[in-house]
Amino acid sequence: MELVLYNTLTRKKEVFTPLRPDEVGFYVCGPTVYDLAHIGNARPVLVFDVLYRLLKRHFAQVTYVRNITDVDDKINAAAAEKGEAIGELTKRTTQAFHEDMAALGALPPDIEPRATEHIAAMVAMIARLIEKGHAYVADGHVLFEVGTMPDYGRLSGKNRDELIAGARVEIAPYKKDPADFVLWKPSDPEIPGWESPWGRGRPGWHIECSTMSGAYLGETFDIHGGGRDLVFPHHENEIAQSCCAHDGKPFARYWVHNGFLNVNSEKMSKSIGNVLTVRTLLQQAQGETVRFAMLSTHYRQPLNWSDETLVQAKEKLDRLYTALRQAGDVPSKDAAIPEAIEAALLDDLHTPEALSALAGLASALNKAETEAEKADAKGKLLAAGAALGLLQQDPEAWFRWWPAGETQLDATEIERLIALRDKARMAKDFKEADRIRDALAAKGILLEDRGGKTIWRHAG
RNA sequence: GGCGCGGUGGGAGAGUGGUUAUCCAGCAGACUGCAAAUCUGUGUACGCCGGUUCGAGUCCGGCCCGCGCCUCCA
Repeated sequence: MELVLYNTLTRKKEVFTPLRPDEVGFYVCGPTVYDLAHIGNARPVLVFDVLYRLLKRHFAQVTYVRNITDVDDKINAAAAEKGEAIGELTKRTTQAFHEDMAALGALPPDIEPRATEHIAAMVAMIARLIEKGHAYVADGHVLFEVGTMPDYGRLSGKNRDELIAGARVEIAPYKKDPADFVLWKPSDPEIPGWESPWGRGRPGWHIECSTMSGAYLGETFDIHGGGRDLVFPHHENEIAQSCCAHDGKPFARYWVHNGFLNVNSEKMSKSIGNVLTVRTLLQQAQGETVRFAMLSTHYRQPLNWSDETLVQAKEKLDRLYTALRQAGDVPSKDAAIPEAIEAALLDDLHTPEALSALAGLASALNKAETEAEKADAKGKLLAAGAALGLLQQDPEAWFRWWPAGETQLDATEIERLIALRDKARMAKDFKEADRIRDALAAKGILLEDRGGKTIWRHAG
């Protein structure tokens, strides 16, 4: 089976072949650590987590690099606003990011470089660009001269004239050409800065990714991922910097971009006030539910997050875990990832189709009659879930999860009431039995009488 | 203005020429003391108008609507 990916560079699906056989280098633009991660930050992390897991299954050596941007004017602004030291803010935010992504079941990348640890390499790359005539110093800034790169605009499908015509932002007077972008800018004493041949300053936005991807994956590498909105200018400029610094050698070979996420059909933004942080969602639902919801739309499609999104994801996972729970005492037989699931994922990460196949596997498990059939079906469902980073927890734990802030009912108390109800049922006192069941239901505890045994779950 | 994306049944969301997507919700049945869960069956769809074709949600053209990007937002 071949992996097919939609390559933004060519605007079509292409069979993925790594530069070196069995070895894949994979770079994803990570977060700027100035605030808690919101669900828009979570989408690329989860999409590329699925890709990472898939690559690991098909290639012997995969190197996944995802950076942490810890120098940025938004960070400076947030620190000033909160009266917090910049180092504290980035440390705290990075840690929160790690916790949140772990809660969503995302594997950590192999390498997580920080921009501030690579300043020297950035300075070296900028110096090289100046030396090769692709950058110039003006008014304390170093700017990349877009006109020196004939191919500029290929990724985003833009040409310089259009860029200038559409420019919304005032053009800095020191630029030779309005499309030129900053590689290095001067820092006032109160904000972070590093010594450089052009004075104390800080890097522009794009140079860090060019530097860090090059440092860990080489000048030319396989896959570069990120959100759609990064295509221009960020990724376009990364290409310009890297190609020009590396004498025209190709940069990333496959560009993979995830679509945007809207909240109630609107763009998520602070001014609308509809920014949903991962942390908030984790109060309402398990990380796995958020993950499932996120994967239920194809990664290139826009994902509309509404009040229904989590509810529906929960219902679907309930069904899957119900099937596993009912086969709880059946040992699962080790199985390969079912063909339908893997084929869907290999086809440009078609997670909705994979999720649909998951539902089919759950039905098969529900319908299995013999122990052998059940063990087989259970093994397949678990293997399929693992491929997507789902279904790995104990079904009992899944059904006993409580949202934050809700008063938990003690498990032994629930068991005690169930025993009382059983006693009443035995005595055919159904009125009392139903009273107990209704009382529990009012507290969110749903009972199921299965095969002479009563089990419970929290409606969540 | 330029470039690009999308409009599928009550809801979510697949499907790129002919065959049930799937799941939730609804309805009916089986099971159950009654439920729940599960199983079985079932209704509702392809923005609009043309065209190509034996046949189009699926290809082509036009139109309407929504959305994204166009210098630092994933």
